[in-house]
Amino acid sequence: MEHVPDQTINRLPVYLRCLTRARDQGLRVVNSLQLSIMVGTNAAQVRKDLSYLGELGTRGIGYDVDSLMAQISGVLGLTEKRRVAIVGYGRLGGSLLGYKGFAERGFDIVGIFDADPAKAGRAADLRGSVATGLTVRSMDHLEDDLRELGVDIVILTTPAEVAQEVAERVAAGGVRAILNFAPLRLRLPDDVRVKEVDVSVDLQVLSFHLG
Amino acid sequence: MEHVPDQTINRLPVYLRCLTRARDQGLRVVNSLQLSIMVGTNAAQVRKDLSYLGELGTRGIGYDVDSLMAQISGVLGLTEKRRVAIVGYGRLGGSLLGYKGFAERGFDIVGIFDADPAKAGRAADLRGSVATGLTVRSMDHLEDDLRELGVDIVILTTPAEVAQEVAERVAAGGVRAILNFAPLRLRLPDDVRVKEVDVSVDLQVLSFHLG
DNA sequence: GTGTGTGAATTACTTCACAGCC
DNA sequence: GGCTGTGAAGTAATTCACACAC
Repeated sequence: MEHVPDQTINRLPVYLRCLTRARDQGLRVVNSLQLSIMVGTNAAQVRKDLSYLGELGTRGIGYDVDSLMAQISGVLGLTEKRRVAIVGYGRLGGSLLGYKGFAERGFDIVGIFDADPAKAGRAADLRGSVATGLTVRSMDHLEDDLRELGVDIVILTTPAEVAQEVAERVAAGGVRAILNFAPLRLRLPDDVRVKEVDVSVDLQVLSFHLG
Repeated sequence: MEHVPDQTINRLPVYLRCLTRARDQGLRVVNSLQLSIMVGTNAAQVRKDLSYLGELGTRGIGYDVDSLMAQISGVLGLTEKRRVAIVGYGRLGGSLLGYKGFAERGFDIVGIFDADPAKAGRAADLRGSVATGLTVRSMDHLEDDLRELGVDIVILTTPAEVAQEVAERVAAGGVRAILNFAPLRLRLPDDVRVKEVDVSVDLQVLSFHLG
């Protein structure tokens, strides 16, 4: 596994999702064409992508679903659980906390932070849903708390105005990966990986294609 | 404006966002280097991107902020308001409804749909916030309602199990662009543009880079 | 025969570097 | 002098096409 292209990395989680569905449907083996239809590309792309991870298939047969899933999970670092904190507990933070897909994919929400003193100290419950067992923390000791909790990834959902400042504190807390929902580009040291999520950007791209 | 690369299109909304901030700071003119720092690329990239839209700058000077914003808005089709409907009014749908960034960028939420009879007919209010003036519609007449409302883009936030079926009805309602939050790939006719948003995919990509 | 793995060919995107205009 | 616009050069990603393993 010399060097895997970025675009291939972006597709690996999608392969994983499709493989999960294939397995749930009772499939034990898939070939590149079947997979390509599920993910919406072509067979050559699938074979090339997977070949970066090693010789995972069997010629004349295809790919064993279980072992392929294990391989991809390994490459993505999902074999051990990742520790995630949500920083900014507004509507969006709350809706992310309630998303079941995280736990299923090995992401454990281990901390929730909000600067609002009215929220801090209260239990972070999903209304009408199971209690999470988590308490919303104030941001007074954000750096120390993140370090103590051993957080790998922060989901940042603060207002844009404070996002840069908070992100710097997150980085100071030893966190090296941030999923940023605040609509601005964070300026952080190169060793901190940032991925931007902005629904309005996606809408604008769709708008372009409408002509 | 012959053919604009996809990647350039993806960056246009980001330029727009940075230009808005620049203008709010009182800047009337920016050059490619300044812009590149704001968006996090390099000056050559900025010039190349913008050159696809026409000769928008002035040599020796830079780009006029206002007219550049107008140009990009035009290309993205944001000069007239886009009509958006949210289909699936759960936690996520509700949190998207409350996002101020939509209206600011010319996206009007004109309809909200949910299959749950307990929600249908009730006002779609943001708890403790301004009323939206919208009523949650049942999905009984989804196709007709979408057509009647003149919806350009649907934000799909239904559970994965029904997403494909609902998406087909959305397409049948004449909608040609879907922002899909359900974690599966929709199979739709080629004339319907789909953009996937999946936070767990983004987390998995970050997880890879953690090593 | 069937379907993978992969060099080679193609296509797409980015960066360079400089002519041209203000 | 300063900065854009753009061909040309350089990289990266995708697709082709076929040898090879089962």
